Amino acid sequence: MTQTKTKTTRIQEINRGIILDAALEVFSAYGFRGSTIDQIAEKAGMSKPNLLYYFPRKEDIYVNVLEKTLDEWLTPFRHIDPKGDPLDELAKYIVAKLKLSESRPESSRVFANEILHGAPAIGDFLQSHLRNIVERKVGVIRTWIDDGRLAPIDPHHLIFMIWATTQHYADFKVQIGAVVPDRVKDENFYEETAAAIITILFNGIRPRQEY
Amino acid sequence: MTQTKTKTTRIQEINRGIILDAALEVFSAYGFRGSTIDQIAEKAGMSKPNLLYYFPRKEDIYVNVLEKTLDEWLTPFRHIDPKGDPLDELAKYIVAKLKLSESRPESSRVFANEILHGAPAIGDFLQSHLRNIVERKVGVIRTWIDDGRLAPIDPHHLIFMIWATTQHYADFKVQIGAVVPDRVKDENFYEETAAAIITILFNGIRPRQEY
DNA sequence: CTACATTTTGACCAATCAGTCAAGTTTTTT
DNA sequence: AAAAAACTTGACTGATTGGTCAAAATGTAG
Repeated sequence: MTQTKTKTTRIQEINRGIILDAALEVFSAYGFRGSTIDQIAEKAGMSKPNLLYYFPRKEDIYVNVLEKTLDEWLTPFRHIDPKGDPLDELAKYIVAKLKLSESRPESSRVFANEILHGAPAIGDFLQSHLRNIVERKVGVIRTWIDDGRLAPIDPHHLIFMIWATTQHYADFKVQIGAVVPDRVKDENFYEETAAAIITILFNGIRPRQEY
Repeated sequence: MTQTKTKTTRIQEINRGIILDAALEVFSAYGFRGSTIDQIAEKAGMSKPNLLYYFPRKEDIYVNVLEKTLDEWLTPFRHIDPKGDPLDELAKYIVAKLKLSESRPESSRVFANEILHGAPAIGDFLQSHLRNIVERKVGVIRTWIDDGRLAPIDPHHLIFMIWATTQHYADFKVQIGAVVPDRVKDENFYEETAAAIITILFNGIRPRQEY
């Protein structure tokens, strides 16, 4: 099967990849306005006009980075299985997101920065696709509650709480590092974090009288 | 008692205030690099050289905005009372922070943006003052746990969870607005949010068999 | 090997923007 | 009311930066 019209050459594929990797790092550190094409080009090991040959405008690079990021970031959410055990599924989701926060915090930061500044590039995506998938998962959670397999809580706020908490460990890494420097150095920090969050979220902080 | 050497005139006081208010809006919308002195000057209703008469460098404006913001944002945290009822105190804290998220989201966003980009301007503050006050509150929570008035959870992660969640409603407002547009329009949205979060945090999401 | 397409780059341009300066206006002090 | 201090601004400057362009280098197909 010959490629009908997609004339993406081998070199193009490689270089686009290199550029997007470099751009992710730069954008996550300095934001859109704070990053320069020169910085990205240098990190990608090519000249600025060459980079612009692949992505004609700065915004094109940014949008491409965001798209990759969004997909990566949403994957664990999509994987929440309606047929699984509620607490298991949510625990798995939390662990997966925290693992992402550890391995690819830049990705999360680019996304956070975009939202923080009003989502100028992905507002439409949020209102259509994201809203859609959230509603589906809210439905799943509602079913779980109706079946008595989850306490009767507000599904939207539960999702927001999990998002907020897991993102926090990627986006506010510097703050956490400043507040508990010893603990973050521990190589099990993220596992301990997952365990602590899951415990709080599942059981609450109200003391249990029984025992 | 005469002012010994602080020659802050009436006009200075007024104009500094106007500038910082304008700067908060601009910085929160576009970030440090994304904001221009012209923008701030225009919003403040004065010429750029005039603004620079009060704050000689762009960074001076930014640092001043951050300082005000930090203080405002930390006040409810300081008010957590060791002598109060644990659940009451934490509920009050959550409500206060959510109220701030509603009334002054710009403030939260400037802070979030600063952390996101590595806290170049307030790294020292985090490592000294913030770390300190957190350790004090961690001590309070530990005492509550030891006295059996709180479930045995990890105090640091509890604090992070509350921070993350409450900040989320200010910083990710756009995302929340996109996902649940109808609910945010409700004038009681923040009260409902506070109630939902407190319920989840206090009781957890594990279904209660008893009854 | 030849012709054609793709990739790469040095030199350049126009716009933006932080910050200066000198000259004016207003307010405060005496 | 006069002098001094504080405040305000139009016009400018130098540095940065997104993006262009034409020409050179490299890769590829026949």
